[in-house]
Amino acid sequence: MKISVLREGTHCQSCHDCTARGFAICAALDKTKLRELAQLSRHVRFESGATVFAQANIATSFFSVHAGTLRLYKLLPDSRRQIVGFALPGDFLGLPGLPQHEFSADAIGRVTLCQFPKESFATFAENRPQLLRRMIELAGRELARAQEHMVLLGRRSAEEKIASFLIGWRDRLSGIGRGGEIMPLPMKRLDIADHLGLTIETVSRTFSKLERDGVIQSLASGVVLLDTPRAEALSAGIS
Amino acid sequence: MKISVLREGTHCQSCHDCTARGFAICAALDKTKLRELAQLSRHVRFESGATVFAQANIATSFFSVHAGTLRLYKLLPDSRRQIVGFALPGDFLGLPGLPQHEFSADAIGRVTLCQFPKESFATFAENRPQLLRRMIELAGRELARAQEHMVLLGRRSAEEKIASFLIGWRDRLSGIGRGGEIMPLPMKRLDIADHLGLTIETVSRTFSKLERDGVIQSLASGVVLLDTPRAEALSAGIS
DNA sequence: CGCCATATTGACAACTGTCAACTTCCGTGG
DNA sequence: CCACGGAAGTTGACAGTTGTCAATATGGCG
Repeated sequence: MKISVLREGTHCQSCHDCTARGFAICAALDKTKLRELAQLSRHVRFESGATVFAQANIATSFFSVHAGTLRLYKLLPDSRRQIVGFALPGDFLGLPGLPQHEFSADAIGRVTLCQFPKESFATFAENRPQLLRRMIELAGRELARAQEHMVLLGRRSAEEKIASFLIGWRDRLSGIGRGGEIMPLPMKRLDIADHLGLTIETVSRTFSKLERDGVIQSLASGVVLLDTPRAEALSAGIS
Repeated sequence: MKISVLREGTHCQSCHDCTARGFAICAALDKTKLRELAQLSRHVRFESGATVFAQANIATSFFSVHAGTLRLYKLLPDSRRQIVGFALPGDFLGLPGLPQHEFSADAIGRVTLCQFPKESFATFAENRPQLLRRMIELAGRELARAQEHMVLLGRRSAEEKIASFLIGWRDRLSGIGRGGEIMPLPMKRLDIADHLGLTIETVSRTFSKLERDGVIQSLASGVVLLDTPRAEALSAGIS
């Protein structure tokens, strides 16, 4: 577990042309409030592998992902790991009401975040129903994703898990305007395994099987869905 | 899947001595607002096995559990089932922002709920930061539970799953003032299996093993934890 | 070119699932 | 009051998916 490498940044100057603006917490705000919120935040950057925060640490900041991918995970005492999700641009990290972080987060590749001191953010949000409603919306979406993932973890075969993961990843990428023929997978096999409740070997074997069956094509730069209907059927649990 | 049996109720008259008051959404409200909210709600009752709402149905109401237990679950097309959680008194069902129910809910034993029409509740909450913050708090707690459950589903053995479930259930019961030597388990073995990603046979065998090992005692009325430290160790993933 | 992390593949083991029989528990009704 | 019947739970034998261990291949980067 690498120590976090944090580059101090400046206050956000240019929220109005932020690439994550449309999906992020700040989508709820008008120009004036956006500028006020920007006063509270600063941009921080983490290099690949750096830990942004660790489970059970006191949470002193909230974050909004600006660019890059993070893995969010929980560890058991014997070092078994469950990745509870991957965070992408627009995702909000941290929940008011809970004093500690519920999971650890580290950067997969270079990541930039908007950092909000917890106290000042809470004060700012306290009497802004628009922002509070936006937080409820994001939390609700996150909860729905978590519940869908429970179905995957509890009730699906390895092949369905991989197909489901790929379809879900495709949908998330296209949701933030990053859709495309070839789909980058910034995380490693071990991350995928720890996300899907599998081992790295089973992940590898299953990718190989899907490729043999002509469902996907594995490239260094990512994965191509060759037989999307088949992948979607597996993902939905049909067959 | 039984058709829901709904008994029409009256507007809540007596929120001030509601047994779920302390844990529910309404804990955030003062006397005046509580009375206003009560005007929007009514009590409804469901008999054992009744479906309160079904996944993908348009959500027209929110609910706050007043008494009883519900199972919240998602189904795959081939009828595999994942129970994403059990709802107890104080739990809030439904999320503003999502048009449809994300899961189905049915009563385990008799259940009573406070029902809020979605529209009027949303309007009521819209400009009440106290209530909005309370919703964020409850959603956050739910999300934390979901993430903890992902660890269970993805990374734990059958024995750890059962121990973890029992410890978690004990804690939830004591959190609503229902702690006690013998711990009622209103749900059936099949429900537990579908919650933990196991089969009914594995659940049964694991209960038997825990009983043989002197960790628990199974009674018709519930379960007694005989060796709590051992159960907690299994639950934490130690050993 | 060579090293190290990552990924793939194979052989085998183990945990959990499947199928089936049997038991227990209750509520119903003769 | 006891007998019956169905639902729920338990247990056993066996199978299969996935995990474990180990060897090999690949790929990025100095």
